[in-house]
Amino acid sequence: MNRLIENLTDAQREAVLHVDGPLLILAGPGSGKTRVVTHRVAHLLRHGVDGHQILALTFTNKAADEMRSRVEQLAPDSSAWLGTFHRFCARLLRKYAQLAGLQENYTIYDAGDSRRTLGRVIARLKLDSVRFTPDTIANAISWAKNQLISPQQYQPRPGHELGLIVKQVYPAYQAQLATSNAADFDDLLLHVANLLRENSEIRSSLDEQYRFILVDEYQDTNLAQYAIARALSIDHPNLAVTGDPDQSIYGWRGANLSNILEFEKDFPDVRVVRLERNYRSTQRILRVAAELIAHNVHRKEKALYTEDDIGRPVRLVTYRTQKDEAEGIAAAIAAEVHAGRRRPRDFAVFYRVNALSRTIEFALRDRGIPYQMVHGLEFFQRKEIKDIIAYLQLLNNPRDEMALLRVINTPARGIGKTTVGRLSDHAARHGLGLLDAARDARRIDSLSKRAASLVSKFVAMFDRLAESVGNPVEEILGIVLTETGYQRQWEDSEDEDDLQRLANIQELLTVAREFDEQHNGQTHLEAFLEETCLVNDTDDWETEVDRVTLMTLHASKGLEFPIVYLIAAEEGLLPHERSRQDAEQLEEERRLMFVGITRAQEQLQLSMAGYRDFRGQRKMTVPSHFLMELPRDEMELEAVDNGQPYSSDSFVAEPLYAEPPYAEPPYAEPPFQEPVLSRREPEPVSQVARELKLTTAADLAGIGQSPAAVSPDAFRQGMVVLHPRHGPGRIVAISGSGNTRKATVDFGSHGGRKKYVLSESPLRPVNRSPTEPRQ
DNA sequence: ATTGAGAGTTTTTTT
DNA sequence: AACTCTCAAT
Repeated sequence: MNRLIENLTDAQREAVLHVDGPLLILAGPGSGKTRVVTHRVAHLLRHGVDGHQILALTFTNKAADEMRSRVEQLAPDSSAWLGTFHRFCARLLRKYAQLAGLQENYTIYDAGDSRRTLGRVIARLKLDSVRFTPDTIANAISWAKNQLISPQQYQPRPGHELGLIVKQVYPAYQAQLATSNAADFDDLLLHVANLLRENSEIRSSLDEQYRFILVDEYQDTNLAQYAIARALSIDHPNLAVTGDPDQSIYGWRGANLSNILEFEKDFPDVRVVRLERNYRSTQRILRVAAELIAHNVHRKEKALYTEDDIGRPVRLVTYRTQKDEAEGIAAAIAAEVHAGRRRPRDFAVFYRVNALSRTIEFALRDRGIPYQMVHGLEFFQRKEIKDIIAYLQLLNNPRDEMALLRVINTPARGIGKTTVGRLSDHAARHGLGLLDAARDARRIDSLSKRAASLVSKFVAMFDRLAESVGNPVEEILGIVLTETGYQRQWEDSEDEDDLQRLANIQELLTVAREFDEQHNGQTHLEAFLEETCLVNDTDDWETEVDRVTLMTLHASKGLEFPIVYLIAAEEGLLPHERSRQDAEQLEEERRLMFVGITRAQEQLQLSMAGYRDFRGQRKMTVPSHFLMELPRDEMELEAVDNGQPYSSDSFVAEPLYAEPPYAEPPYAEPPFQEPVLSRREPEPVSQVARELKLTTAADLAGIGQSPAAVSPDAFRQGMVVLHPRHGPGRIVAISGSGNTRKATVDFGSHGGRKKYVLSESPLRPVNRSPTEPRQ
């Protein structure tokens, strides 16, 4: 018990010990907020509160995971529900789907799915929406949903052209989602908010169940999230929220700052705790941050102080070009690392937009500095992954038209636009789902005989796939890959990109396998799909890995690093040009910079370049006006250019950091590992991908001696294997792990299909050295 | 129906 | 620069 409150400040202790009634924790950056929150949960648990009564809502999975592991340390095996708003709503919606006009197996559309669907709807409405891009319309709809405005309620502002379009598109889009039995991200919140409003019984029973609710990053909640948290805290108003108005950076996503600014109005008897002492940064860093944020008008003033050292001056460096900037930073990092003063993981580089990561990446790679990027283009957005996932989505929810349209001709099977159009017409005329229309193919007059037969073949294949739905996800994936011919289309390719795709597919199989393991082979295709679409980029960023971190300012929230580089502090980028007109948005940009600055523990360097390449063109830059708002007496200015040709040697000769910062055992040998980007650019040609090229009979001629015993884990989906009696075959599907890993092998027209427990089978992978010539 | 060339567009941030 | 979409050729 004492452990829970020892080493806490008075303010922290007050928050931790608070039990009943509303609580507002205003927590500045680095003020030990997570610590307070997790200790508070542990405190509740130890005071007899049942874990099932605790609901902690965060915005990111990473924050939830972090919280979960820290609570676990303090109070093992609690059954408190920790997770993101979206995940919580998704779960709830499974249960009460009907009330939202959905079925339990509804599909969650990610931003891309939603965009495609919207595009289709717009096309069907035949609007001349030339004036507005689908994205603009999508944003407007999203905004409406976040304001809890239904399609029926939506009223355009008079004379607002976009509004008029949205007034037409929004209902049609929503109807399409209903037809597809699908919900987009916003719907997850919207449906639940409506559900709670319209069903007082459900509301009160959930309120009863979740006695203690905790909302993290409350400054980022939008109206829908606010309504949900509120609705669950009426009978039991034990709502604790944490947040910092100065770190609100999601206004563009509908976050409503007044939710936190007016929390005290909502709950008059709220206990307010302010955590203002910073345990993270040096005095100078904190002063720079404080002066910057003081320029915001729309804010609650908050004192920030630290008892930490004064620290080094914050550096502000002007480079000549973005390349110089990247080289300069990479060289400084390399110097520190090679001198053994720092480890790669001590550094982070932040930027406003993902596109800025490139030059930094190259510069680090040149020097062999390992880095990890919290990716821009995520794994689950890749085409081949989305294609395969679409098959799973369709299997799970046959009404999902987006998925059907995506897969019906992927890989190409001769079912083109015209055919699909005719199917759509038929479906619309007879009030059928698209898949049911496809089942009718032979009876649709407008279809050619050839088209009808191709469609029927597709439907038959789909039904065959559907038989596997009860299996482990890895196995379903295997069957999909085999039966659809998706894997085969690239197998014989020599093309780098194709091999890359195959490698990505292997990665997906690995993800599925890990999922199966976590769920003990109990299949929940639905859960798998939910998992894959609700994870975000920041989630698989790993703290333990010894690499330099590259990420956007947004992604940096909640993290801390000893040394931070914030690049491209230029007008148009920070603040971003799209925020320049609007005073509110400009303040948000300032907060974004504030967040970035306050991530730094010991050293901070802000930088800009005189020239920057933008959309292929080199342009002169203008320094961010935020830079003029910083206290110069805490800073050290440097122009690396000075009209002279830039030389990286001169930069290194004057080291950024004079004295060794800490006395950790120095880095013995700089790790010269291949820099691993997270999933953006996976390893070029993996062994796996090479093996996959082995598909023709000719390849099998080269079958050689196999190792005596082969680990079950050495087998992969699509691999060619050798059986002493049945000869060569291909692995159609594979699942399980270790000694229970099973594979279904296809021995071709003669042998048929057989299923093996790999650890007990005489199966061997076919070995062939990749350099051996093909015949 | 599929493919490829060329035009046109894009990028803020994320569940 | 890189991506998507359109249109024309096969």
